[in-house]
Amino acid sequence: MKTDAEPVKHSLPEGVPSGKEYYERSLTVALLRARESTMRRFKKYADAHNLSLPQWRVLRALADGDPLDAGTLCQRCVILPPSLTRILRAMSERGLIQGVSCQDARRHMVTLTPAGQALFETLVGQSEISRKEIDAAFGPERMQTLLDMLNELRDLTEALPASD
Amino acid sequence: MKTDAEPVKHSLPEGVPSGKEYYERSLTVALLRARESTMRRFKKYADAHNLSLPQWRVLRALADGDPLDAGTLCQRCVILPPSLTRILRAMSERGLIQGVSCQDARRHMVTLTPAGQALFETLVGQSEISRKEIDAAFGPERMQTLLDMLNELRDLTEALPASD
DNA sequence: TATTGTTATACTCTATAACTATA
DNA sequence: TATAGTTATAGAGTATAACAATA
Repeated sequence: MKTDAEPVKHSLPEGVPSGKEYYERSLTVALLRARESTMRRFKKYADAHNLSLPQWRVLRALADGDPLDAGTLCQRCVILPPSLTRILRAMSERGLIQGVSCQDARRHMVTLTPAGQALFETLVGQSEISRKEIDAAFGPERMQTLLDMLNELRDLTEALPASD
Repeated sequence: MKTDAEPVKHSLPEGVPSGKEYYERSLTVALLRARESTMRRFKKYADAHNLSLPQWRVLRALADGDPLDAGTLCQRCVILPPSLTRILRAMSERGLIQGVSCQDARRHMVTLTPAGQALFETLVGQSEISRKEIDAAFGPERMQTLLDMLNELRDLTEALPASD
């Protein structure tokens, strides 16, 4: 059962631009939509290797060989602890990562195995064309500026006093 | 049972910056992390009104009173059709949106009810302090530039030829 | 026959709290 | 007592295919 009604024009709060303009002025929405449109071009590479996007982030975060603990991975990869536990187990069972002994036995440190490193390099290689395509279309210098702004916005927002 | 190993330094592919530098050069990761850190500051307002983030996006997309069809909402709000069906049903049951009759009976057009419009205005008002806080910290002019770049990146990436 | 949206289904992630082990 | 992570559990989103209704 559908309730129908004629469209009614509402008014936005003072100073808020209307329609598409208002919606596109939302920072969080703009970030989400930009990520969706760019990520769409890369997802197929991860799919082809049966890697979820969170798993790919973990692979990349570990790519230079420095072991990281679970807490750091949670933060850098934007994954909640319970999800990371599952993801690390799955990646470990696939032989992509391995545990690393650590002074503090509470910490779960992991690093890539050679197989994990090889998969990372394969994925980076395969996705390079798509990356360059976007880079060229947007302009390499502006892309650089955009990346710097995004990272600065993140650092700066995390440094703001807690708002609760 | 945990398999431990000593850390092994791997080498990144040619021309790829190492460690945190490499990871922070990933556009999609930077977009995700920037969204996470900014969204965290707004989520509590949506939570307080029992609105999920996708529901809030739908509310905002409809905020100027122009009725939209399901397909447009899916695209603008980055929600897949099966999820949107559920979301629209829930919002309709809460009295936040209502159906609008349409020439093409295949299209599911919706608009905000007065209650939905009122909730939108309440949320915008409550979150304004957090928005201004981030805006001031980052710099209003740079924020404007960032928003323009994000929207342009999205339009431009969507206009690129299909890559499959 | 193509398009729009819903339903069905399985999987993954989100989110919170409770629990374990270590410091 | 505080910290790091895991487990438990419920809920929501993701994703694909199959279906229904309309154009």
